[in-house]
Amino acid sequence: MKQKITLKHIAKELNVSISTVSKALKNSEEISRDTKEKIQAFARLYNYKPNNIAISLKNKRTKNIGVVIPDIVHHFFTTVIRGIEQYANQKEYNVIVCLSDESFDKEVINMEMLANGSIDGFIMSLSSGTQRKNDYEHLQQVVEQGIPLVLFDRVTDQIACDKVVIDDQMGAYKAVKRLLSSGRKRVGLITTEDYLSVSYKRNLGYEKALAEFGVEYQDELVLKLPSMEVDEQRIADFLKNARPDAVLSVNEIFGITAMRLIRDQGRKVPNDISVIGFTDGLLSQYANPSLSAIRQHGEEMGREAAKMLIEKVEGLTDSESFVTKILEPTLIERDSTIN
Amino acid sequence: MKQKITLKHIAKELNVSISTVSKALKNSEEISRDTKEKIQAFARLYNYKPNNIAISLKNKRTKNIGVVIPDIVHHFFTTVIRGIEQYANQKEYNVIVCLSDESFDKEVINMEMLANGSIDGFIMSLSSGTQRKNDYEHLQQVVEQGIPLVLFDRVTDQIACDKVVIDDQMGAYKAVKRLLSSGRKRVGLITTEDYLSVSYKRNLGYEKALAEFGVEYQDELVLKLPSMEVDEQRIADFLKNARPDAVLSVNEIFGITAMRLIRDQGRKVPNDISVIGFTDGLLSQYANPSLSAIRQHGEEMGREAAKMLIEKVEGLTDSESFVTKILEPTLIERDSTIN
DNA sequence: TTGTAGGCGTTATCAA
DNA sequence: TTGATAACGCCTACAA
Repeated sequence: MKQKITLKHIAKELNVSISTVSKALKNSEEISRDTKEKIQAFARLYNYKPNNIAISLKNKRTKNIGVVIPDIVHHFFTTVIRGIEQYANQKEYNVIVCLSDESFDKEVINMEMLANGSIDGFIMSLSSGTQRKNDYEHLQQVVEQGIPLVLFDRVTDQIACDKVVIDDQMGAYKAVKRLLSSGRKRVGLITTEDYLSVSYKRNLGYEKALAEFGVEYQDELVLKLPSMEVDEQRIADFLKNARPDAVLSVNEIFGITAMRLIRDQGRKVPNDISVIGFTDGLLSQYANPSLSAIRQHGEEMGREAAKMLIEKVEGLTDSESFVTKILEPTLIERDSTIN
Repeated sequence: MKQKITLKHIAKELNVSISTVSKALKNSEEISRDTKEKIQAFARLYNYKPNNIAISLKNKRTKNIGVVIPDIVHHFFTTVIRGIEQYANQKEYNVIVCLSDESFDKEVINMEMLANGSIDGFIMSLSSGTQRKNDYEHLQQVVEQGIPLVLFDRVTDQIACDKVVIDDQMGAYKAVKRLLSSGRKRVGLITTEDYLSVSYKRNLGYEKALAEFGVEYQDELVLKLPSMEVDEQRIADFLKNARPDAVLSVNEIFGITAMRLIRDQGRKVPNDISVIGFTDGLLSQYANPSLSAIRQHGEEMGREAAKMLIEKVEGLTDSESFVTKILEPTLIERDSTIN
């Protein structure tokens, strides 16, 4: 077993001092050509690579980014991670992924672990537990310690930090406007309760579009589920009782489920009911009929978050001033809507 | 901004030595009750937490696991990560995720970065680039350096290390047997070329089941695509020309796509053609009709891999002997197959 | 041109 | 009971 070699080994082997080796490997002018060549050759031969941990300790910089997300088995978060990785890798950062599992406690524990030197900064999206509890003390701590933080998608304005979001209100607005423009009269909304920041904003967009078209808001056309769990019974009842002729769903699973239940109830998508869903993941693309969707641009969001974070980490950006980058959602028209 | 506090700060503040502080915080018997209480109170007040990096350097143990996978926007890998996280978190390990993007070069670069002290061990699934190139030098290096390695799903027998796989051959066998038992005569296979270890084994299972039922293997009933990209045209041609009455697909996207094309060609699933797909992700569940699938037990695979790795890392397991854990795939019956 | 020494934050050994 | 010292691996200011 070839043990990893250190400066010390090389120094002893070649009868020079550690600092000479260090300098030689950095091609320092101070060291004679002969010595450098000898040392570099030896290092190459034994495949010397500096120890990241030692360098981190010395530099107080780990080149690691901590990413804390609620769930990884979720297309949107997964695309965000991909975006983060893209940018981070190119800047030679590694990504440590932690899952909060939608739980406040896990979010806190994970962040505390990482905050003790393991990472240079955080990129995160709040767990539903945290948003429900409305307690951001752990984020505040991190910020006060001077650890850069970028929040994405599920954010809070109670913390001053950089943020990247899509304009959720605009997304919902676009969708509902599109539905009303195509002649739909009873546009339903399947969403979650308001504590989730994104749901709240999407609900606003829904209302705004209705208002703009002079359509009165009707409670019975809005189904607010307590969580992101699919509750088929409630969705089925909603469809039957409220009799919408169009539905906007706050995520694609609700949308797909609604489409199936609509068919079960003997109505047709898109002829009888149009459906649009947030998120635009694989399900929307491959559904039958394919689901028109609000695309959230996860990869771009991830790249943007990583960029903002790394700029803060490397001090390229004023550490006291924060920006919120708002990406514009796109409406992707597929087969679940009529013109 | 509250800077992170160190032993040194505490020592200076309380006029004791660093080592006294260190011991006091570990509740050492050596230190007097008074001193301990004073120091502990102070530490609590200033929320002292030891620096992970310093501890890593000292202990030569990072409590980080490196996970290298081909792609993260992929339900199966994502469930594996979740399984890894579950086990790792509970053992207080963090997970560093790197994406090889199906590229040999990226895989090598990522591993080299992490191997320089950032992690205690690797869990990985080979990129298609690596399997195509059939070059495992980088894995060999890691192993020779004494870094524990666990391979999952896409593995190679050219490297001696722990492995976790599902029995891919068995999975395909089960599926094809099921199709033949229900009276199907022309069972097609949509797969990728053999360089992908899992495809190869699934192809074997397909052949085995045919043989067992005395059905002759026919080239025209097997479509081997060059990569995991969906090539609709080739799939459509295949369906039209080979006229299978059942299809097994090596992943769910091929399966879903086939179902749609079948319908476009005026045939019905499952009445005219049964379809079974590997992977069992969201698409299979929510497809219409829902897709019968071979479940790969990603989460369990992840937990198992993490367990094996951490046991090696912590020396609970002989570092010279390796096991391959084979999980049994499950056939999930849904609406795309008849009885 | 090369080497010494100190420090990053922690722990462990040994001395006081 | 407390403290000094060395060590983990690396870097760098300064001395030789």
